[in-house]
This record gives sequence, structure tokens and C-alpha cells, in this order.
Amino acid sequence: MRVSESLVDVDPRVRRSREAVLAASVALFVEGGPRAVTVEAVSEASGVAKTTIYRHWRDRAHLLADTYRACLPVVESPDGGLAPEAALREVVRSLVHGMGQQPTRRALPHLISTPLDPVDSSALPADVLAQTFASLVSAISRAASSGVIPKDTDTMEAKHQLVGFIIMSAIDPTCAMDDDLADRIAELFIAGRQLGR
Amino acid sequence: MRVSESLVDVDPRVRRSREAVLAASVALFVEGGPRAVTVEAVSEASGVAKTTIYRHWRDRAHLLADTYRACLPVVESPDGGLAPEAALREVVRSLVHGMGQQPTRRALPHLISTPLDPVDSSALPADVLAQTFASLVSAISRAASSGVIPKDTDTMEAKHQLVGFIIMSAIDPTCAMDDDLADRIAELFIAGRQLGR
DNA sequence: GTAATACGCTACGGTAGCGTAGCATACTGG
DNA sequence: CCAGTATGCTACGCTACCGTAGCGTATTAC
Repeated sequence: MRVSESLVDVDPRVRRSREAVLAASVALFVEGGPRAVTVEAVSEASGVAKTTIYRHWRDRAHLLADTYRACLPVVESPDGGLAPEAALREVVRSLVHGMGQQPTRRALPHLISTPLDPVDSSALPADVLAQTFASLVSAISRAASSGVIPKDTDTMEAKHQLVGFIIMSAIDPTCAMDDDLADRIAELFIAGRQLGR
Repeated sequence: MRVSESLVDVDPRVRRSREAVLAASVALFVEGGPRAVTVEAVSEASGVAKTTIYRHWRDRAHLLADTYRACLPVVESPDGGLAPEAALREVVRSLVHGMGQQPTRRALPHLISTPLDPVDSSALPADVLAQTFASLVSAISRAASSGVIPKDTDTMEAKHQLVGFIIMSAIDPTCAMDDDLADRIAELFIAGRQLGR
């Protein structure tokens, strides 16, 4: 029917409720992980009645899935006109920036383990987290095929290397997630790949 | 009173029960995280009566803490006679090996997030995970002060770099956690540090 | 063999959370 | 102003899980 209906909820009451619920839900998830996201806790924290929550989400699993999504950063793909090396650096910057944002940063450990939870993963898209790193993977591939890093580079291994560095930094609350760090991560990665073996 | 009593349980019934419970508990934790470790589930999976479990562990939190510990790898410190670079490579090998072992490997995502859980972390020593990386940190420090990597290396940053690489590899079930990988991780790290900036 | 002890079993009481029903109230769009 | 609709509220029934009590049985050490 009308596609716009799901995007632009005309009734401001609906918009208000949804936003309040999701904000509270994210806050609870960040603070205490999936276990803290109970419908009753969300209701109390948001000021939205429990019954109203169930009018917008089929069950707790669907609410949790939306919460999970809301915690993930949006990593934009780099400008297609950029050279492979610059594009790689740009993606790393974007990733570091995204991972450094609240609530992503504090939710990160939970974001990693929640998809494995046999209860809480029920309605959770398994590839949402992987999707966050899609542009990084393609940037690595471009860098490899263009010779910025060795052509026989194992893309997945390189992904583990970069993502691991970024995530561990983000998990450490004392770590500044700025462009300096991003550039250093990219630099150490490229330098090691060029020299190593 | 007798210190030995807690270490050497003379009664084999006690030993049997404890081992059966912990084995089942670890299996449940690996499979479904802390949420799956319910006293009743452990009881059923182990064949040990619930009341017996409570005779050995004060409450669920203490059982979970032991389970958590049992999932962590033991990383031995490298031989003190080893040169800094060799020692670093050795620690990385040991870490990669330890993280590649079951049940550590599959439990890893849960091991990262559980300490942050306001419920399940109640009796969980916060530094147990960090302790696992203690020998790595000291190896990095030695490598830096001896000039294998730049002397002004940020130890914590280097730790994030190495631990992140290792953990992300371990989380990927398709990744072979062998000495080849360990050596490559160490090599890429050192090469990048020597050349980068 | 015998006393000590660990264990299994059943049955509790209590709590937290899920998801629903029904009805009254407040808000929104026209 | 009015009809439609979203919301709030109370009260449920249901399930899973925690932690305990009491008693009979089996295993162990001596």
C-alpha cells in the first residue's frame, strides 16, 4: 500500500511512544546488556505503558532487535573516487569514529555476544554486525588488488586484524577514539603488511 | 583449620560431583552464555541433584564465577632467559593456542561481556580476563625497552592491537588457531611498529 | 560391620518477567 | 465539536528460576 506510512507516522503520539521506548531500551542495553532490556524496565524507564509497548512490538525479541540495531554505528562507504589507500584510511576513520560514539562504545561487548545468545538472538539478524564491516572488507580487497598491501593478502585475516584493534580500543574506556588513533591503526596495518613476510 | 582440605577432597563423591557440575556448567556457558547457566539446567545436564549443587556452591553467582574461570585459558609466562623478541613471539603463540582451545574459543564473546553484566558479574572477579593478558603486556614492555619495537610505544595500544587480532581470529570459527597464525600476528605487529611512523 | 557423610528426591515459598484482556481517558485530525 | 485512535491502568495467568527443608538411601572411611 502506502510505503510512506511506515516511515512517516502521521500520528505524533505513535512517534513519541516509539522514540521514548527505543531511547530507554538503548540506555538499558548499554548499561546492562540484553538482560536489562525487560519490557517492564523499558516501560518504567520510558514512561510508556507496557501494553503500549506491545502495541508497537510483537514481543520482547523484536524490541531487542530494534534496540540492537539502534546501538550499531552507521559506517558510510568512502567516496568511490578515492585512491585505494586513501579509501582504506577513510573507512578506518569512519569505523573508529562510529565505534567511539555512545551508545555503541559501551554496548560493544554486548553487541558481540548477544547474537550468540540462544534466547536473545531469536529475532536478531545475525549479519547486522558483519554488515557494519562490509565497507572495510571491500576497502581491504581494493587495497590488496591495487598493491597497497600484498596481493595475496588474506582478506578475512586482515579484517580480524583491523576490526580487533578498533574494537579493543573502543572497549577500553580510557582510549580516545579520534582520527589520530584511526590513522595510527591504518598506518601500522599497512606498514606491517608491506614489510611483514 | 586444615588448608589441605579444600585442595584435596578425600571423599571421591565430592570430587565426582564437583567435576560433573563444573563440566556441565562450562558446556552450558559455552553454548548459551551466562543466561544458560541456571542451577536447574546444570543439575539436569550433570545428573547432580540441585540440592547437592547448593552444598558445594553458595549460590548461582559463585557457580558462575567458577565456570567463568574454567573457560579461561592458562597462559604461561615465557622462559625468562628468552630474548625480548623471542619472548614476545612465544607469548603470542601461547595466547593464540590458549584462545584456540575449546571451550575458551566458543565462550569468548560471553567471556568479554559477562563481567559487564550487572547481574552475572556479582561474584565475578573483574580482572580475571585482564590477568590472562598480563604476560603479554610485560612482554610488550620488554620489547619496547629493548628496542625491538620503538621505545615510545604505547603499551596499552599495542596490547589492544595484539589482543584484538587474536580475539577476532578466535571468534571466527573458520580460523585456524595454530602457530602459523601466531607467528604471522607477531610478525605483522613487529614489522608495522618498526616501520610505521 | 558401623558410624559418618554425601547424595537424591520431593515439595515448598518467593520473585521476576512475559504477554493478554478490558475499560477508562486523553489526544489527534477533520 | 466529534469520531477515531492511541494510550494508561489494573489485573490477570503462566513460566522459569532461585534457594531451602526434610527425609530416606547409598557411599565412604575406619
